[in-house]
Amino acid sequence: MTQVQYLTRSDLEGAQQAAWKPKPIINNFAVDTVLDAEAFRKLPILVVKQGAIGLQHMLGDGRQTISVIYFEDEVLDFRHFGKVSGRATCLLPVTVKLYSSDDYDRLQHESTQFQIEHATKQARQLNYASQHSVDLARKSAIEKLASFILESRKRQNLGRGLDVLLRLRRSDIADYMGLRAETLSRAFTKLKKLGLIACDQTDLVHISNEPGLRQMANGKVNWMKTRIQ
Amino acid sequence: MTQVQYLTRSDLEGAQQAAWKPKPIINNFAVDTVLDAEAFRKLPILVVKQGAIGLQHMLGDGRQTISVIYFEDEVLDFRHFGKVSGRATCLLPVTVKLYSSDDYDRLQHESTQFQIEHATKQARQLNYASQHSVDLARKSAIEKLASFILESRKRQNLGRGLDVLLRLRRSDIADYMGLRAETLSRAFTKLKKLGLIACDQTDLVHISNEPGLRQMANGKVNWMKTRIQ
DNA sequence: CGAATAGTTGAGTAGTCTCAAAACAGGTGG
DNA sequence: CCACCTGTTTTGAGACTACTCAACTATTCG
Repeated sequence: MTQVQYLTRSDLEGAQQAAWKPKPIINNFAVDTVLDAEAFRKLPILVVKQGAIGLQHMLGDGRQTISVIYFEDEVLDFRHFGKVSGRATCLLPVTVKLYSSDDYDRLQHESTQFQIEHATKQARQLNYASQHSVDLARKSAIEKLASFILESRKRQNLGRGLDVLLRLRRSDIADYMGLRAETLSRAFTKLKKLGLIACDQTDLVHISNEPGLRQMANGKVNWMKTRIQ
Repeated sequence: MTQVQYLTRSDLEGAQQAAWKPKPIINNFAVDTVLDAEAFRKLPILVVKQGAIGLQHMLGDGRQTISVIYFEDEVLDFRHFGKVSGRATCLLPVTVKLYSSDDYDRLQHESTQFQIEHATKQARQLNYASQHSVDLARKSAIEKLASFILESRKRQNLGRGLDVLLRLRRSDIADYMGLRAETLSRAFTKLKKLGLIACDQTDLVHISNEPGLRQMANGKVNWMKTRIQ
């Protein structure tokens, strides 16, 4: 009796799952497009499929910051956005999948697999934010840049690859790392002169000395004493 | 007699809920206790009931940072902690409720109310982290302190109250705001001289000029020109 | 080609860090 | 009660980093 019930219920659930599936709504946005929360009231959940979306903030006198960046496969949920959360801006040409609140909740509810993945992504996002706070808090410009290069590699799933595409503009990287573009530029030349990285193009960075770069990022190198002239 | 009463009450609660309810395990920790993830393998979810837990990070040469602080009613989930996530340290005497992975998941699964609350808390945590990045990125010491005071008020649910208990030690506040304790101290005296705050004790800050403090926090005041001597 | 945007380089300044010492608070024991 | 200790906060003077503003180079695009 209980067995029959169990099987039947299970079958029904399976049938329901298979029968229902939200058709993903795909959208593209050009660089510098501002994604207004109001415009996404009906489809407030964005899953980035290509490109990058950044949360831009501006202080009263014009100082700019990018607090969080959403890269591929990361989820931006407009439902939980307060007024202080800044504005979402496309830092690259962006492709997103859009979900309505109901659809996304239903996906989560019907598939534990999906729910687990979502929870993991949420937690990862908080980890990135936490690490980013560490980068911003007490690191020097050159250490910040080293950290950024390594973070970029990690978030692009490049594994142990030594060639990292930065993709973002210098000014956006600077905003993200809490620096001025000029200071960032100087940090690039310093890393190059120290032989930790090499770059021919502006976009592509080759990591010449990975342990060195990692130590630099973690503040284990007193680079002042490794004199640069 | 007392036993009968207890059992009856317990049964009622059980019946009201979902016939199942995990007994919360409560624990206390002294200041500066380090909560090792390994020790919480069986009960990896901590809900802070009193005090504050901070994620401490240390750079190679000893520079310290606190990236995230968990205050009352916030959830620290050791399951999603990477190696880089720093160590969890009690910044105040702490009381926590502990949950096992199964219990917490079950609570979420059986009560949509609980699930919504959890999701909201997660999102709020990310918002705090995002705002914190903004504070760290480009703000001056005095602006950082103004931001911290307002953040403290907000997270203590003081509403429009003008008296804020900072509770944390100066050195922890400094670590959190990416400053040295000395610089923080100087920022305090500057805010006092500007008449934005007043404090008799070290712990208690009275906001004397709230709009002014808020403008300071948002970088709308060129406080250099409001000369301090 | 000229206009516009993006990135680099240079000189001077403002603000934070460093290190050292002094003031302050809280608890202990004589 | 005071002297003493430990730990925290404040104050001071000098060094150094990152910012500002300006000019310059490189690249893109009509």
